[in-house]
Amino acid sequence: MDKTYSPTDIEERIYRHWEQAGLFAPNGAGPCFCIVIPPPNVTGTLHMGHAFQDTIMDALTRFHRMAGDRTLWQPGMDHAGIATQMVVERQLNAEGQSRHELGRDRFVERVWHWKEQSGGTIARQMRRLGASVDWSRDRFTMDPGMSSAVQEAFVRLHEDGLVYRGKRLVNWDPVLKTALSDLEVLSVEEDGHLWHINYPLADGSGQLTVATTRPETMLGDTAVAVHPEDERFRQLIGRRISLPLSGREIPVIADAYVDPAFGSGCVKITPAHDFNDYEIGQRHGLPLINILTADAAIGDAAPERYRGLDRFEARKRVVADLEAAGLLAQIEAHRLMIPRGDRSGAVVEPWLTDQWYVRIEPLAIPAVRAVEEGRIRFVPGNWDRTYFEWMRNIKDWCISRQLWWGHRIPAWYGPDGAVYVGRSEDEIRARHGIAPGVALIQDEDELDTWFSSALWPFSTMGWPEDTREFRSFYPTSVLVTGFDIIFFWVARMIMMGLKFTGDVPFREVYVHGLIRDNEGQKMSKSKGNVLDPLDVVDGITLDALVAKRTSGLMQPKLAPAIAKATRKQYPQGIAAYGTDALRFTFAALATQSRDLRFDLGRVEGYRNFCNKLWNASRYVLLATDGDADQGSGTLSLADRWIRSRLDAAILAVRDGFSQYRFDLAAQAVYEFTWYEFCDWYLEFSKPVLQSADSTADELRGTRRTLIVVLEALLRLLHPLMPFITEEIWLRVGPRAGSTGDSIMRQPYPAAEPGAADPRLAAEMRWVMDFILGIRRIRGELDIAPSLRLSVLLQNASDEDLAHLARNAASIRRLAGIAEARALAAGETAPQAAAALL
RNA sequence: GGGUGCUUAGCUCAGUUGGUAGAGCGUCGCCCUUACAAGGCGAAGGUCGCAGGUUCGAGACCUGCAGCACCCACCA
Repeated sequence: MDKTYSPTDIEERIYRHWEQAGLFAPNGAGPCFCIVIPPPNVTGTLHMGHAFQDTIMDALTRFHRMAGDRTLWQPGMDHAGIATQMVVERQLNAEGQSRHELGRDRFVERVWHWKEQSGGTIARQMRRLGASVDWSRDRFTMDPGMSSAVQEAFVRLHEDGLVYRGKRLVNWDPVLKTALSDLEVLSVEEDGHLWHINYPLADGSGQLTVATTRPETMLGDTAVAVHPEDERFRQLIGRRISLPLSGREIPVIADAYVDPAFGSGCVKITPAHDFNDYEIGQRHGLPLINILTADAAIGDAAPERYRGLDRFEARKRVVADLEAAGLLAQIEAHRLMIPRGDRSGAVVEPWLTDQWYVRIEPLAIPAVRAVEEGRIRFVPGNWDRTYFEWMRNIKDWCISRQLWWGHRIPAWYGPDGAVYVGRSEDEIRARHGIAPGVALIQDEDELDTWFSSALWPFSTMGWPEDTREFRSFYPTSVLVTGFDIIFFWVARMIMMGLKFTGDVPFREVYVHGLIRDNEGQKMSKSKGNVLDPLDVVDGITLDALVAKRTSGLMQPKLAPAIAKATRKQYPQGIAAYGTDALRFTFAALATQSRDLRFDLGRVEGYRNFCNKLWNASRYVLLATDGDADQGSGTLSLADRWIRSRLDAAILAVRDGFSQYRFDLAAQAVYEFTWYEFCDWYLEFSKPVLQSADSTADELRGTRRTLIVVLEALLRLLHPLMPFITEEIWLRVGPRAGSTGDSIMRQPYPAAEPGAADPRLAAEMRWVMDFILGIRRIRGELDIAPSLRLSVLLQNASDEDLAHLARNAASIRRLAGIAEARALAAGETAPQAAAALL
């Protein structure tokens, strides 16, 4: 073995070996264990969060595979409708083209092309991270099989009355020009104004003042509402208003929704442009006047003067016109919640359109029950409250998107406007007896990406076909995911899984925290604090890192500040720490906390740990060179002690894995390796191996222990640090009597059943404390290590003397002393430094 | 407005049925002792956010308060 651990030399070679040997496929006859990967968006590259999540899934997968389970980690990627379409559209725009110029078919072709390229990058990253997924089962959400599963699900939901088409207010993104679900709209508090506007009564007998944050929508007002009990306005209920700027007459209505204490106590009602107003409009039978176009400009239903103006331009003109007319009573500064599209950042408009919806309540009820009854368990357990909270207030899910990239909605329209839902045009013609001459036109819209994601645990297994994979691996064992997509994904998988398979999609949901930078900030391109996991693995120069962080920014003016901060934080660039160090860092980071701060210092620390393991292994190999497997020999105190400590470590690590406490597992194995195996046991082995007085049996006992403990330790560590453990194991395994060409298929260590011997532990403790006492004296008095000390025991018990006698050689060596003896009775102690034992 | 977390060593965090406070990184000494200077040996450093309560005993359990963070929500 080389003197220094060098990860780049070994990792890629080992992964190739594993993959070529087919070691990632399910194997053996044990119980099935399965994880489906949360499919990353094809369009991107893996970020730290993915690498973290992949590390956890891979550790679980390797742990279960070694424990004898028939194990599948199902890989795949997501087409990510909006996100991917935006990326490709941006590429087109950079070339001076638009998708509309290109046309739908050629645009989709282009996206496929990009998908091939981008998907390859992700697969390479996963390999570099050591992910032991079964590549032969790789899936993409738009593969033919997956698409037909999506279609099947839609058709069946429709047949059961759980999918419907409806015209109602929907969240409309006027930049992307598509509908969005509630979840894709983020409300952000922003500065705005509250405009108080005088609305004159139609008969000229007075006026009412309304307060609004959106004056331009008054062009679509169809009523003014007051609270029914509000004495100030009671006599106005039922009177008519002459709506300024439009000249239409609208009624004053009474509705308990109105809060008399807010604003002016009078609310303008615009049913076509506000969700609350829509409800009020429904209650009072008010007309809907849609004054906006798809890109949120003023449309034909508004007075001519405003048509064609963007909504914010229109707002200015409306306010100016009101002011000119003397109708603007007051302008107040006002903080309000602005809804924005999570992808485009555009202010979302409530807009009246036809969309497809999933009737969600009938699906949510059994999904809530599955968690209540413990058929699905969240880890940590508290996340079920978040789940319940959302599921019990859930609203119908808008699933149609006005996009080009995705699963086309399997609905066709006849010339009479009739809607037919089916698996294909042929099926629909056959079922409904529609003649070939009658034109059927397929719905132009695509499905929400999350609709196909919701089917992922069973669509990847071949559903709706009854496949062997489905029968073996569904329900899957555990879902590993971040809390940010519990609503988007986890809840919907549970609902769809129960609906279509009659069973839960997974038995446990391990909800991990989110990786942030070392200051607790979310990693994002615009903050310039993004780290590519492979740059930590393979290293990167400072200049290359700066270039990476400052290129392709949405706001190029941020580049200098990002460059400066990067140069300050990583003056030397980033060293090549290797995958194992990165993975161990992720494991150690995986506490139950929501925010996990990533710090390169920790990676360095765990790279050092790899180096420690590497060098300890070199020592063991050297010390056991030529030692054949001929029985265990005679075990020393230290030999028996380290074997019992190994058992304790095995228990702790297994416990950590079974409770998804990867941090505790990592800590236990780290402490055992460094503090017990290396700091103590290897040192105890030296006097035995290097003494001329040791018997052959004693030598063998210690050599066997060295190799047996190291071999087990490698297996114990393997799920977290797959590469270095394989590299070393290939040398150590045979010497420990193992056959087999990979550590991956070796059994996971199990603790010996016998209970730890307390007398053994006590004697070892005594010996260690003795040594520590001498070392402390030496440290405090600055005594050179080369100076051999003499030690006198005062008030020593018979037991002390027995301990000393049995372990004199070890103590002499590790404490650096010449001799130790008890003071005779009546002998006075000379002037000396003292330590209490 | 509703919900969920967090507050322990300079920094980042563990602390699983309540039993004399731990780790990593950082800091300070000494040491190139043939596995390892990416190291060894030793040391310093905490009234566990605040105030009550339960208990023989509380970082942990209960109540209140303060600060921080996140999620959900229709006050125009």
